[in-house]
Amino acid sequence: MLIPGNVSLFEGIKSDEITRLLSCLDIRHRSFPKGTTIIHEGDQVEFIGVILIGFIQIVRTDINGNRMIQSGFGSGALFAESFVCAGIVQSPVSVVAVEDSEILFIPYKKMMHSCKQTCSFHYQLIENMLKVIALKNLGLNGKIEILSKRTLREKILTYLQQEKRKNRSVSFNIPFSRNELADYLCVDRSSLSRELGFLQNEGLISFERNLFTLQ
Amino acid sequence: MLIPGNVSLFEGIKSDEITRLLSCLDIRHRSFPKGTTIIHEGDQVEFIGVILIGFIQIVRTDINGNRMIQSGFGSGALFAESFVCAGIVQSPVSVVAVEDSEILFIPYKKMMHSCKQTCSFHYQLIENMLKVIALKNLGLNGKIEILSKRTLREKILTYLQQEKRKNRSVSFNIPFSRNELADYLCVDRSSLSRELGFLQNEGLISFERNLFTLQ
DNA sequence: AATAAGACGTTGCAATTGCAACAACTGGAG
DNA sequence: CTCCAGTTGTTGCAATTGCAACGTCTTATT
Repeated sequence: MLIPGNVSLFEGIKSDEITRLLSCLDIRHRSFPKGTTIIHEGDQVEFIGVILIGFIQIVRTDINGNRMIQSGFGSGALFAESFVCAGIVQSPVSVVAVEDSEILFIPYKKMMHSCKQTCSFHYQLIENMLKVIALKNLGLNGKIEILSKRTLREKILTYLQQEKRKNRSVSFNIPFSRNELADYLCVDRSSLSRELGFLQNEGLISFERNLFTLQ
Repeated sequence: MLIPGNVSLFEGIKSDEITRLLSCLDIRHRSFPKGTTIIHEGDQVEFIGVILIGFIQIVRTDINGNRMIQSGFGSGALFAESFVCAGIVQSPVSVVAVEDSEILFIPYKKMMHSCKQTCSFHYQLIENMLKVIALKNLGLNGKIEILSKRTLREKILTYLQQEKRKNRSVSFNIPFSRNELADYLCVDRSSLSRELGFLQNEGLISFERNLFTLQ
């Protein structure tokens, strides 16, 4: 099994240490073919998932029975860490592999409690976990900042300002198609196109395809 | 200095252990009169704040210079933990005391690194920290679920369903005035009142003051 | 009791937005 | 090259929503 280099949970831990970590913490490895469910809503979950290869979606069923895609993650990302770390044993969401995926399962209790004296990198692991969750937190805050805006115009501008700040440049490529951007901003695609046009006409922004410029 | 019992960061740690913890981790204690700023935007921050007494607000200045209240926290809650744990040294927000407040400052590095062999409760502290951040995460996800809805009606129903689930009862009191609820849902107060009226006329919900019923 | 302040509901109106349908353009497969 | 599917922009229309203004009710204070 090969651990890709983009797993932020393992950042700062050397690859031979990771090997030791895997056995020390009783970390399991499983493959999931495209379309299979990794976690069912309501399952008792006591491990954190690490995506080595593939892509997964977090799916939630609301009261009316509508299935809603909450988010998606690819190689290097974690899932299930929020509710496992929060001490919620029954999963509030389902996790589905939308591509053939390779997943690592880290038992939460072992991660937090075992290996106290021996492994120095164990601290690193916990610190990384904290960092990953904190970063997700900040990301969620950013999204809430966008969705809090009452007009489409403000939503767009807030999003573009965030991207501008991230990219440290007045010009930047956005990682979304128009459809995806509309989904991300939770607005209608055609309304998004219309408002983008207005903004460009008024000279507030300019764009061509996915390259945006915001002074 | 008295540590209130509702600090979830100290849950499971006995009060005499907390006393040791305070000195062991070099935790500082300060008072802030109403109206004073605890953290200025851009400050270098390397500690996590614990609110013992009082109430604070997280304030952000957007690109247009508008001050926006991002959230507020009272006794027992943490602040600054997200960006400190994420490794972001410059605070992206200001923190203001809106009441006379007593604050504890926990140095992040000491919390994560010192005291390895001696204090058993040190692990508890880190685990609690993880739990607090993970819980905030889930809260943010819940809010995003609401704000993702495109119509006011769906926002209201999603919010009420969340409250219903939390309270495990079809009838429950909401912790907001109408004004506050409108702010929380990011909609206009009068539009909220109007839509609540429609929902009640259609028999989908019923309410009186802050007591709501949702079958 | 009188007054004031705040919370909540109501309503007319204008602006925004979602929805639907269609047109222009792009890129890839055959 | 042609066809086809997917992406993006455009526009008319209806519905939703924000905004502003006002009335009622409650509560606290003097």
